[in-house]
Amino acid sequence: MLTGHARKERLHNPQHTRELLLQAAFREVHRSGFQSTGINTILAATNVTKGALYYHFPTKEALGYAIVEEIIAKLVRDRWLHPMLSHGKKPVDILIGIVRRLPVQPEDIRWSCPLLNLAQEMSPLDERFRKRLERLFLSWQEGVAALLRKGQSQRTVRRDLNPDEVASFLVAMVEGYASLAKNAQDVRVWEVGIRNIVGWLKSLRAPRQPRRSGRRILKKQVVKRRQRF
Amino acid sequence: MLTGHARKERLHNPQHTRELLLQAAFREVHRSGFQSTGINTILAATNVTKGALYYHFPTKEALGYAIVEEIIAKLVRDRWLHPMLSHGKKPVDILIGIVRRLPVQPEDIRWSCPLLNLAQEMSPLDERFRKRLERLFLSWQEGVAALLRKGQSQRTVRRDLNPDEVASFLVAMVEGYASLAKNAQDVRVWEVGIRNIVGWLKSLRAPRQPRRSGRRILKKQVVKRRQRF
DNA sequence: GCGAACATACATACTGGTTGGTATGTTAAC
DNA sequence: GTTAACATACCAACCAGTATGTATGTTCGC
Repeated sequence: MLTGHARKERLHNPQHTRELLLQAAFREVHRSGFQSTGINTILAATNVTKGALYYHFPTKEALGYAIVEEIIAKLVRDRWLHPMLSHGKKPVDILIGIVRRLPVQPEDIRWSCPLLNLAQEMSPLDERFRKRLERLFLSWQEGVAALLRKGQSQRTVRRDLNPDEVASFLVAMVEGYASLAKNAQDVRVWEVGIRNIVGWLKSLRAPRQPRRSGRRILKKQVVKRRQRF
Repeated sequence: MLTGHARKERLHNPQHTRELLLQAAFREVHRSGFQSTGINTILAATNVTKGALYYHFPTKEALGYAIVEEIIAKLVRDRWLHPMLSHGKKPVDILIGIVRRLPVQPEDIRWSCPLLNLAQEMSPLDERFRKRLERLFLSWQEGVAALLRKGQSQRTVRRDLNPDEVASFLVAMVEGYASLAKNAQDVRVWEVGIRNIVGWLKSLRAPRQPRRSGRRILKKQVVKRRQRF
């Protein structure tokens, strides 16, 4: 009885085939870009035939969108959003931990960040691609911003900072260094970048709290919108 | 006698044809990427024939290399290296001026930085492309670093900074924000980025100089390698 | 339990269009 | 008249996509 759990031997295993295609397509698109990745390359990498691919994905674009919404979105969640939920730790320390744990293998540096790659290539060319990628960037930034706001309310993050702008600053830096390292094809460029990002993250911490004085300080005086660095 | 100055009416004007091809190729590559730009697109944009193109450039790659070495290199020089030579102004102010003068038109944001685009696409795929682009990135960073060193010797730039690392930090941020703005297709994202970069640049300035005391401070104590932000 | 009926999940062969590149012919300039 | 500077026609390889056929899995009547 081959119901319930999927048996490997099944010849028709649509979920498995679909996932196989998605992973291979992601791999190829990550390396060569979406436009330059041929359907046949994906088929050759999977031993799946064209009929099967076009059964699961109506067009090449649809396959691309699925890569963004399923695989890359998961990467953002796994690397950034989920680790941010770790309780008990201070926001800045959480961010430092995340940045330090980012992949540093030569392969990772070589092909750089999939989100960035696809966004660079497709954003000005295909609006539906752009929108999907934008959602991921925004969820990333909003996650960081929310974490910073939490830190501000806990008095562990400087309150003169604008969380949204700091968040996009962080994202810009991570992606910027990823680009430099990719061009240099040098892990050390990335490692120096990480060090500098971590150094900058440390500067976000609230200074040692002064003894609480009797009279309260007006919020307006504390929360300045223009941040220092 | 149509010697000396080139007459427009000349039918065979190789320099002009070559330049025409280069400019059109740059434009298309900037928009769609190198791999996805067809030779025929460039020909259609210039009313030049295939024979003429392959007379001037042996392969599509050679055309791409020429774009990097002639057009993009000139952009780096014009936007960064030359403005850095302005005498009399303090290094940090020069950098702020340059960053503030970077293009902000919707078209510029849409297609983003040509150097970054090509580097993102071609660095892991073609070593000769990568090398040429790397040279431009290094000249850019070295220019910034040299300017910072000058500022340090003039005591207008903090001496606890590592000029090379600050320079790559700046480049990473510029390119990172360019990517974010390109994905968002929003000039405001870029403008916020510029503001934050300028804010950060201001933090590089040496603090008000303390009254010179009698005994000299050892250089080793002043120049720390780990910078603050 | 069992097979007909049907739907899902592929496989194969092919198409029109495009790709970078080339072989060969022509014209302008000196 | 020689050669540099093109123009034209053509090529094999590849592209995304499709038409059509086939094997597998499921459902349902009985």
